[in-house]
Amino acid sequence: MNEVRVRIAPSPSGFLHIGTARSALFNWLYARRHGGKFLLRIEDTDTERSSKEMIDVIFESLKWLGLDWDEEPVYQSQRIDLYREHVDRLLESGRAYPCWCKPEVLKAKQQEAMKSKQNPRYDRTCYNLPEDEKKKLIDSGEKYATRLFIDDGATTFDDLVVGTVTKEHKELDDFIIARSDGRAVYNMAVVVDDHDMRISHVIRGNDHVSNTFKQILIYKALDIEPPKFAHIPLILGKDRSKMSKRDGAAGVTDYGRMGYLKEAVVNFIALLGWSPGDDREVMTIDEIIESFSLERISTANAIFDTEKLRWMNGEYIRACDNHKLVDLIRPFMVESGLVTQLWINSRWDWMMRYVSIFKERCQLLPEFAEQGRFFFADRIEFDHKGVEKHFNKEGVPALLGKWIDVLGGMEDFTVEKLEGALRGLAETLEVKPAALIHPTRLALSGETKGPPLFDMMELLGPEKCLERLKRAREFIKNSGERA
RNA sequence: GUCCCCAUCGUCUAGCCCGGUCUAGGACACUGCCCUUUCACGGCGGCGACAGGGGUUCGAAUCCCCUUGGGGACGCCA
Repeated sequence: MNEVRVRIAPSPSGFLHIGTARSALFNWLYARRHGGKFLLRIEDTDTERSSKEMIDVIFESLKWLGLDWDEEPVYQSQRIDLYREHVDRLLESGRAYPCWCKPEVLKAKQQEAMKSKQNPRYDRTCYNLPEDEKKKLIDSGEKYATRLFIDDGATTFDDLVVGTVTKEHKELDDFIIARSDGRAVYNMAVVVDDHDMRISHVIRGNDHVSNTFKQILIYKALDIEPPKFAHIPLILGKDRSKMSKRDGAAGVTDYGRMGYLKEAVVNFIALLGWSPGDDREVMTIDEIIESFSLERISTANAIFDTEKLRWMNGEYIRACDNHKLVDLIRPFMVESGLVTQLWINSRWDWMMRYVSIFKERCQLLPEFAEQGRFFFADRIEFDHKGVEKHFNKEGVPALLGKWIDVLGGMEDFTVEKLEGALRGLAETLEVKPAALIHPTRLALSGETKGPPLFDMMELLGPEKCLERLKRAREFIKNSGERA
């Protein structure tokens, strides 16, 4: 079997679309699975719309996902001449011919055809021109587009995912392979590149099958062997049409910014249209590589379900080790304004404990900042319902007073000691531990929910705990007097 | 409009190629109970699908046809 060489060929539009990312992933997986090469080709022939920055975004996105490529990227903008040579070859062999038709005229004919419910096809006006007239036009230097001559018949290919697909040539056109300025058109360039790069398998979105027929026709005209094709189902947005910016995030880096882990994103998109064949879902990249195969790619399009991505992200957060997690949440902590980069660096151990008490209730990285806000706030607001439930009850201030006394005399402010102290106090006062726990939680965090109380207290430290408890006691007394 | 492709729970999917083991399995979401100081995590349950109609067959989610529904492509864009 020949070497597996696959590629991803994004056009630099300023971001790497999630659909392109998945195509890249499937190509990469295929290459890694079969010990082949994963290549990168930048389709930047549209020079006005592409720039260095946009290309860098593609590199960054691919790197972020962990999809490393094996050879120097190929830039289409640098291969214009190569394409032209092939167009000329086609022209010389008579497989393609010049067309001097004006775009306006073409458009008019198209409209007319549509009106009479005909499939709009080029009528070969220029192909049928008398030889001497063609010669005159060429000699005059009049600009012309180049069309591929399509004869009768049909084109069929065996897609590795979809199966056998056929297109009658009468549905096709003598389509243009080079513009009147001489530059080759997309389908032409792709064929030349894929052949030149010795691509063995073209794995791409299902929206390309119509291009595939055209490309195969070009391969034939050029007398070269086409690669194998595998068209993967599309990723649809909530509205069931091709995913776009309106569906939240279009670029993969957006997901990073929103607080998704790359492992989760990769795992999730791998499962869109592919499955290992058993019940595994949360899988390491090595496991995915090992079980990956084109045969197991489904034929039906898939809707991008953000809910499930969030769940999976939570799974990855929980499985993530604390040190790495601190590193990951750092930008979000800083962005929230809670702490500085420096602060985190100097209190790394504390941060490790911090993430450990929040990791099982966060699905997205920014939630570490949101949920733990009270740790850093100078003054906390008490949740209204919580005040009703836990503060405005007989004897709460007195209870808190006793608790404050106990805490004030504590030497080791540890989870075990704290728990022992609280339960001990509850017993002597003949109340349920919960009667102390709930008001304390509210006093310390302003919330009725959150991490285990004693973990919170230990992390918060004695000064803050005491201070907040006292403030809560005052708060209750004051609101009681007002009432 | 023309052509191509697709069709299992709301969503992602297993099963389909090689019909019986499918009273259709898993996951997300929703939901009940348990664990528990709250929330969450976790555990155990529940809800929930073979688009419809014809064939073929002793037997069809699985094979064939039609209908319906969905998506995509129809540029001198990529």
